[in-house]
Amino acid sequence: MLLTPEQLRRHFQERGLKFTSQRYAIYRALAGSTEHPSVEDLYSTVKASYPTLSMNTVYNTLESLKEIGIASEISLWHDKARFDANQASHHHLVCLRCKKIEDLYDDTLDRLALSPKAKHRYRITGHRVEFHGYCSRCKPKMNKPQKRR
Amino acid sequence: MLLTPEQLRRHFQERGLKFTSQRYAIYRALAGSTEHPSVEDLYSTVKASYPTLSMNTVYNTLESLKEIGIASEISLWHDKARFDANQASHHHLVCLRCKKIEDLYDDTLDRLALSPKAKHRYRITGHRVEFHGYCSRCKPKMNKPQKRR
DNA sequence: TCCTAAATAAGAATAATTACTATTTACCAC
DNA sequence: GTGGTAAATAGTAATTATTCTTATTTAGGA
Ligand SMILES: [Mn+2]
Ligand SMILES: [Mn+2]
Ligand SMILES: [Zn+2]
Ligand SMILES: [Zn+2]
Repeated sequence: MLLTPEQLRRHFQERGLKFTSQRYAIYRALAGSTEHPSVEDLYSTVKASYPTLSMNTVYNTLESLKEIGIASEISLWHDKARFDANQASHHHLVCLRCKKIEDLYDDTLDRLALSPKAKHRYRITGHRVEFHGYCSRCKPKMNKPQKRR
Repeated sequence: MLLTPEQLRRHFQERGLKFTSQRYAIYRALAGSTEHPSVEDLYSTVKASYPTLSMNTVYNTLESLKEIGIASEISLWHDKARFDANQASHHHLVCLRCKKIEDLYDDTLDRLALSPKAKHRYRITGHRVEFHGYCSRCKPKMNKPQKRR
């Protein structure tokens, strides 16, 4: 499961990215955890063996790992909070580029439930489904990232 | 759909909260939009009619509206980014209090798809399902909010 | 071994959110 | 209606997460 340094090096080099020991250490910290760590978590962990590590390197490495496709960001919405007064049961269709959010009504999605075996772990209060993609305006520019608003 | 001032006043007073004209204006701005606005969006909109409005009041009002149950925050994860190196298709079980994230494997969830009518609006690249609730440690303290880490 | 572009580290800048405090106001009791 | 009081507001400062800037170091190719 955990990639060896040489395997990871290959991934980086295929994308024209350089392979560094910091990058491997950060990868190892992320892949070795089931905690879905934050940047700060990874920084603290890796800092122990790389005392001069900077936050910037962690952010930078995570971007690269995402690009390569061996890590992902769970939190689509960490940039700013978004609110909704529509309390009807519904879900969302989200544009990854312009952050537009459209409502999505679908009974099947409303009725999803946890499998019985998983159910007793948590006291569930709800669920959400988000479909991600590119809206009609953004489809043509999928690869040109948009600046912050 | 849009609550009248008197209806909204009732909601506030049932919870022992005071009803103010700012609060109604913010509610109106939120409920009158389909854009899933950010705090900044609401601030700008309402500021036009309340030139002395402060951000604080917008945050404060949104908290109250959430408490009352007539608005919700779409973005669970806006506080800080969280990462995952597990690229196997899976979903998440999230504790609303301690922010713990557990993996959830479920074929049914993996296979969700948009209804054909919705499908052509977006170029869909994926979807996620998040179940929310309280983990076993947090169940007993559901009402005692946790301080930031 | 050398060159060069990319990565790193350190720190500054920005953006979103939260905290603090003086003033104002909603609402309750009279 | 008037007054008292706790809560809400406005204005500002502080904090936190993220992004940017720049000088220095280094990976990887020639
Ligand atoms: Mn919605
Ligand atoms: Mn996961
Ligand atoms: Zn878009
Ligand atoms: Zn918990």
